[in-house]
Parts: sequence; C-alpha cells; structure tokens
Amino acid sequence: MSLRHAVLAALSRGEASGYELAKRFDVAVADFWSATPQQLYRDLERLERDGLVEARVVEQSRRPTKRVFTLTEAGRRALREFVREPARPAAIRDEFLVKLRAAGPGDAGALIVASEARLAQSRQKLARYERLLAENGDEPGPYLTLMAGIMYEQQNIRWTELVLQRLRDEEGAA
Amino acid sequence: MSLRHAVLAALSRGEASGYELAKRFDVAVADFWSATPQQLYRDLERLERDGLVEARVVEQSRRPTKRVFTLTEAGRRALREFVREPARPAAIRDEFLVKLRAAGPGDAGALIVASEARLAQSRQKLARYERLLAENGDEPGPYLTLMAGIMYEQQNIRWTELVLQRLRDEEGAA
DNA sequence: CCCCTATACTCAACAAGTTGAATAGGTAGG
DNA sequence: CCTACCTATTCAACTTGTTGAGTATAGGGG
Repeated sequence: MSLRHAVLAALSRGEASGYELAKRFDVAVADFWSATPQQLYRDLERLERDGLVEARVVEQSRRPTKRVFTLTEAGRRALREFVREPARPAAIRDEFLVKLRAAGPGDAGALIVASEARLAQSRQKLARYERLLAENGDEPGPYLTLMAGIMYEQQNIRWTELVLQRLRDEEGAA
Repeated sequence: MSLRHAVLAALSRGEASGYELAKRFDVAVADFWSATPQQLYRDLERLERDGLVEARVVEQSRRPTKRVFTLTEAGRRALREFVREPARPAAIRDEFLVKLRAAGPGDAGALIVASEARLAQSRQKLARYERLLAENGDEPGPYLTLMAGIMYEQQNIRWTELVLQRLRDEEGAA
C-alpha cells in the first residue's frame, strides 16, 4: 500500500508538519507501519504534487519555520476509497525468528541475550500502549489499534518467555 | 537483514532449488518473512556470486531441469555469524490497522467484510500451523517458530473478534 | 564564544521488494 | 490435438524503504 496511505490516515486526524509526522510514526503508528523522516518528507512531496495534501508555511518565533500539511478534498476522497478497498494481508519481518530457525547447538547463549532484550522491549511497548489507552481509549479508532498493540505485545511476551525457558534448558543440558 | 539470510537459514536444513524455496517461503516461513520467486532467484544468484551457496544442475526425467543449491562453508560461516548478531526489531506492516485508524462513520460495513475475511484467513493459518506442529514439533527450531505462528494467530483471532463486535455495535447504532 | 541539543528539512545513493511478462518442458483431461 | 495446469526459471521496469551526510535556526550551559 505504501506509506502514502498511512500518511493520509495520520493527517485525517489533523494537520501536521513532516517533523511532527516523523515523531508520530515513531511513537504511535510505528508498531504497525514504520517510516524514517526522509521517507515521510519524500512522500509528502509526492502527495502534494498529486494534490492530495496542501502545505502551508508557518513562521515560528522561537523555532525554524515549518511546513504544515492538511488533507485536500481529493486527499480525503482517496483515503475514503482506500479504506473501502480490501486490505492486503499483514506482512511480518522478524529477524529473530529467522535466527531461531537457523540456530545451531552453540548459539543458545547469544539467543538468550537477544530474547531478554526482546522481552524488555515488549514490556516497554506494552506499558506505553496501556498508558495511551488510558489517555484516549474512548475514541473507537485508537481504541482498537491500541488493543491490537496491547494484545500483540502480551502474546509476544508469553512466547518470548517460552523461548527463554527452552533455551535455558538447552544450555543447562549442554 | 534482507532475504539473503533467510535463504541461508532455509538452505541450512538441506538443499533446495529456487522453485522449492519459493514454495517453502510461501507455506512455512511466509509468516515471518515473505518473498516472491523472482526475489529468491535473484538473491540466490547473488549468494552464488558471493560464494555462500553452490548450484548443481539436476536433470529430471519427467520434469524440467532444475538447479539445486547447497550452502558452502563460507555460507555456513556467514549464517553462524548472522545468528549471533543482535536482531533488529520486528517490523509489521498491517494495512488493515491503517484502514481501521482512518475509518469514518460510513465505513463499518466494508470493515466488517474485511474483518470476516481476516478471521477466516487466521483460522486457516492456525490450523495449518497446528498440523505442522503435530508433524514435526519435536525439533526445537521448528517448534518455537511454529509456536510463534500459533500464538500470533490465536491472539489475532481474539482481536479480530473484538473488532467485529465493535463494528457491529456501531453499525447497529447507526 | 563555543559546544551541545532540539527543531525542521533536504539530497543523494543504494538496497530491498513488487509487478508484469515471457520462455520452456511435461502431464492430464476432454 | 488442444487446453489447461504444474514445474522451473529469467528479464525488465518500477516502487518502497534504508543509510549517511549535510544545511539552517534557535536555545541553554560552561
């Protein structure tokens, strides 16, 4: 689908500059669609060229000037159309799973370290989603997507604990 | 990490042709790393050029000739090195979540259809993973990755049911 | 005054992934 | 025999995503 639709979706909740979007993508949306700032700026330019968003220059007194983007009517239409089209299946790219599959006898130690890091990360994410849910879980869109994040991380934590247990058994046996 | 490491991982469990890999990626590994046949053939060529895999031409009586790939020593070394490096965080790209976020009042109907399709797909995948687990869950690598798939789909089913419930409430209220 | 950090953005090069089409041998069914 | 499908692969063009560097404004601390 490309990032462009995700950007339109983000802008549908209110105007934002490229920099602000980069932060939002880093914190709120990152877990089901991530992007670097460069990619965002590039796609915003394309969206502007295609007339789906409009830019407005905002001079700030204590900060550099920024360009704030808003959806145009065409942008809103394109977004609505996108929502009604069937979604393509979710794609997951999880390097850790590839490593687990490829692991040999001597790799348990390294994988335990990696698992512990993964566990810590998942717990952090879970805590953040729970905080965000408490803050604005009354809106239906954010509620469901935050629940997706929460349930995903809970499952991920349980799975990683299972992996750790197995790896420790394996290491103990060796 | 690129597909190349996933290919090395797949070949570490035994030789395979590009076509066979394409099928494996479609059925077994697809859920944490997917690829089209074209990409596989291209990366196999690169791996061969870099000396990480070797090709052997196999003539078949009732089928077209194929090229079967095996890991070289250098390939095995590269794979071992890769396993011990820290994994980068998993990336998820889920169009459906973007659509949910961007949905407006009139979109419930389309999203219900999409949710039902997602549910059916998840149930199918879950059944397949459970079958595969019964078949070869005794090996530690496949066991853990299959469990990842199973737990992921179970959670996904629960979440999608939650979404459906909400969407139906919304539609009923309107 | 210099350095560090944060905001705000841009350019260029490259790697990875997707899409569409084409070739070519073999098998099975009507 | 013609069609359709499966195996097995290749080529080309394109879109997406990543990496690294660089520019500029402004604030605060030493």
